[in-house]
Amino acid sequence: MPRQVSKYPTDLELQILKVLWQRSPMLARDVQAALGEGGRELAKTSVITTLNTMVGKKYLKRKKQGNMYLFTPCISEDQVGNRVLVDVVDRVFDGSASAVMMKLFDVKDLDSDELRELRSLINRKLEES
Amino acid sequence: MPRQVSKYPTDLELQILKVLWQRSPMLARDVQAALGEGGRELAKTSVITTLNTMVGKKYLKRKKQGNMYLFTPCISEDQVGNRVLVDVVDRVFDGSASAVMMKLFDVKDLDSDELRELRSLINRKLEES
DNA sequence: CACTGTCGTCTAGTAGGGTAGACGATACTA
DNA sequence: TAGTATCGTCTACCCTACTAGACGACAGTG
Repeated sequence: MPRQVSKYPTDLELQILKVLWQRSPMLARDVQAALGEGGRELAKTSVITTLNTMVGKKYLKRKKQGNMYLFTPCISEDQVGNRVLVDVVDRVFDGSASAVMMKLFDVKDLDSDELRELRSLINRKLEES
Repeated sequence: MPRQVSKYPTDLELQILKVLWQRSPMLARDVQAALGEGGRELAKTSVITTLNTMVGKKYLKRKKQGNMYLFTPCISEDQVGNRVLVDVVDRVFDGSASAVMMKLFDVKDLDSDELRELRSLINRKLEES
C-alpha cells in the first residue's frame, strides 16, 4: 500500500499560502521577502521550487508577466482550514467533533467574549433542530 | 534551516498506537494481525521496523520476553490529541481556538445532546471567570 | 542431532518535502 | 554594445516515512 498523499498543504506551503492570502498576485521574490520578514529565510530557488510544486498541486496558479511569473492562490483559507480539520477529527479523534471541542477547552483558554459568542452559536444551532 | 521533526505521530504510528491503547503489551505479530483486521495488511518487517522507530521516538517502550519483544505505549491518547490539536490551532488557525470551534460547527454536525453538553461546559467556564 | 518455524536485525529501495548551486536567458544600464 | 542584475530551470542532495527481502539466531519437535 503506497503512502497516501497528504490532503492538505505542508508547512512551508501553508506559510506561502498565508502570504498570498494577504496579498496577491505576487512575484517569487516578494514571496521570498515576505517569508523572510516572517522569520523564514530561504534561498530564492527554494521558494521558486516550492511555488511551482504548489502550482502542480492546484494550490496556486501563475501567470507570465514579462520574463517572470505572478502567483495567485486558487484555494481559500477556508478550504484549507476545512480540510485540515476534517482530517484531524477523522484520523485522530475518530470522527468525534465534540471530543475535539472538549479538548480545545482544555488546551486553549478562551476569554469571556469568545465563550459567549460560542454559546449563542450553540443556541442558534439548537433552535434550528 | 533543517526541516523540523513532526511533533506527533505519523499516520501508521497513530494506527499502531490506537491498537496498543486498546490492549497492551503486545507482540509484534499481534500488532501486525490487529492492523490487518483494521484493513492495513503489512509485512512483518514493516511492522517491526515501525515499532522500533516508535521506541526511538519514545512513543513506545519494549521489554524482552524470551527471544521476542513486548511493546507498550508510553504516550497516552490524551497527550497525542493535545499535541495534534495545539499544533493545528497554532499553525493553521494562528492560535485562535474559537476560530477552530466555529469551523467545527460547519464541518461536522453535532446532535442536540452534544450541543447541550457543550453549552453547559461553556456556562461552567463562564462562571469560573 | 536434523528439521521446521518464528523472531529480530540488516540492508535496501521508493517517494516526497525541503534545500540550494550552476547556469542559460533576458532586461536594464552605462 | 558591453556589463550587470535578475529571472526561472535543471540538477542534485539530505532527511524522513514507509515498505519489504534476505538472513542469522534460536527454540521446539521428532
